[in-house]
Amino acid sequence: MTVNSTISHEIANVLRDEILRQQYRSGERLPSERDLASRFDASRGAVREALSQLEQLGLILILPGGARVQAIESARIAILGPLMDMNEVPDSRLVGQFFQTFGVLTALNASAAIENASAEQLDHLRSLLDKLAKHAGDFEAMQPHWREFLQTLASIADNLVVRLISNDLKAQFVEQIMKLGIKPQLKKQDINQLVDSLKHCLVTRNAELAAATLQAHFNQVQLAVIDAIKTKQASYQKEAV
Amino acid sequence: MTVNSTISHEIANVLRDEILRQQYRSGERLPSERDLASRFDASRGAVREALSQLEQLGLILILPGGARVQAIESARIAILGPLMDMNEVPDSRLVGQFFQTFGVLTALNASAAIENASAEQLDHLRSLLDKLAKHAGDFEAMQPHWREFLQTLASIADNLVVRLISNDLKAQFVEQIMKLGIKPQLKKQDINQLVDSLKHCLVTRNAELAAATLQAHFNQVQLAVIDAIKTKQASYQKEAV
DNA sequence: CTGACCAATTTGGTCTGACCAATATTCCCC
DNA sequence: GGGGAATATTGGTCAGACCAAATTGGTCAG
Repeated sequence: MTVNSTISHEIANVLRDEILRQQYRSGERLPSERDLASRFDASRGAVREALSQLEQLGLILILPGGARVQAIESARIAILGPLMDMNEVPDSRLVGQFFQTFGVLTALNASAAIENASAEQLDHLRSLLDKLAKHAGDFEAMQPHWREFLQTLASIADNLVVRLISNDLKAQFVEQIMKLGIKPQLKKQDINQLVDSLKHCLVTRNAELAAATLQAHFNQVQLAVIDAIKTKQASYQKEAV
Repeated sequence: MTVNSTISHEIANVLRDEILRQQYRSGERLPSERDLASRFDASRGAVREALSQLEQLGLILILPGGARVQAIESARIAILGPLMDMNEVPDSRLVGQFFQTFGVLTALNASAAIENASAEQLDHLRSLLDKLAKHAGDFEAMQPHWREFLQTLASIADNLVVRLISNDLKAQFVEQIMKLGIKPQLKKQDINQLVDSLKHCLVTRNAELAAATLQAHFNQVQLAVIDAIKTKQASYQKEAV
């Protein structure tokens, strides 16, 4: 993400977190711009820019008379990152939902890709899978190839809606999870099986099976990540004692 | 959506559309804030607020030295609405992608809902389906019940990620499609079949089948809507002659 | 001619103080 | 107690100013 080194971004971040922590009731009025300006020891202009950003996030509604706080559920995806980043260990439930969602979107992409792909593109996908299989044992080494595969899939599927959603989701989650050094343990044999199955789907142009396979894989990843998070959480709690 | 009656919103809208129309190359520098201010005959503050919004949309990157235009593919979902609204008739391909995506997300919701639901909740869902069935013939009359059903499904599934995405998507598409008065033609018997199948899934708690059923339904809707759009497009072209 | 370096200019970031119109609030009168 | 007018508050906008960082352009050495 951008460095957000400006005052207005900082103000926006603080207010965003306060709203996400439910420090304001939904519908409640935010302090006036002038009050906020004096609180943050900033100019009204800076505060207004910050509020403008929060409005884009769907967190507040600015109207003459005062800015009103909105329910989190009506916000934009972009709040997921900060929401997850609020505790030192991310909420495993949220992470699980992320992987599930990412899974169905990827499955949709794969399905469309297989249906649309040219013979060369299928070949290319297959070669990417081969590369992937070489690193089946090492999660980190596999990562870039996995990403390339998914990206190629996406570019063939050419679904702008899914692409934008995925961008957002990735921006919100992947970065955070990586930052925390969470490394899901995936069995080598599972990866190999996944690759084999996908290759088979490519050959037979079986879009449906590919979708199901990927979705199942993401379910595995989900469980592995949640597991890794719980471990991390336990270690934090031990530290706290 | 909000009324966007402010100057800064107007500026943001104009610039957004210009960027979406590819009037700037990706990476190109936007005119300076001072230039934009004089162009729109507004103050620099208003322009800065507008740019701040565009930055939140992922359309530009503001940094000392100048604001740079980003590729559309790296923007946020919130641009889909304006993107679709740019031509008098929406791009049927985009609309198709929307329904596909919305379909898999709804399917995911349904699957989770059926797995988590209490007996009362299942009953409630069933009663909603009954109400739905009563209006199977009339698309418009069915709409509110359909929405209530989906909403209940979502609240039971309680998946924040899907919820936020759906919010965004709905905000982008549903409004536009309704505004255009596009009414997909759905066969009464298809609706009845859908309802029956879903009820069966509720009884047997068959999450997988429910997901598949819903996804299939959305595919039908997708085709119907695209059909309606093409009809509208044809009428527009006739008008133009 | 090329490339490195330095100065002038441009640009974003921020502040101050001001005015308007619309909304909230308060107070007074019925 | 209720209704309506006067007042205070709030967001929207503007103008003008200063700073630091980035861009630009020119100069000069190689």
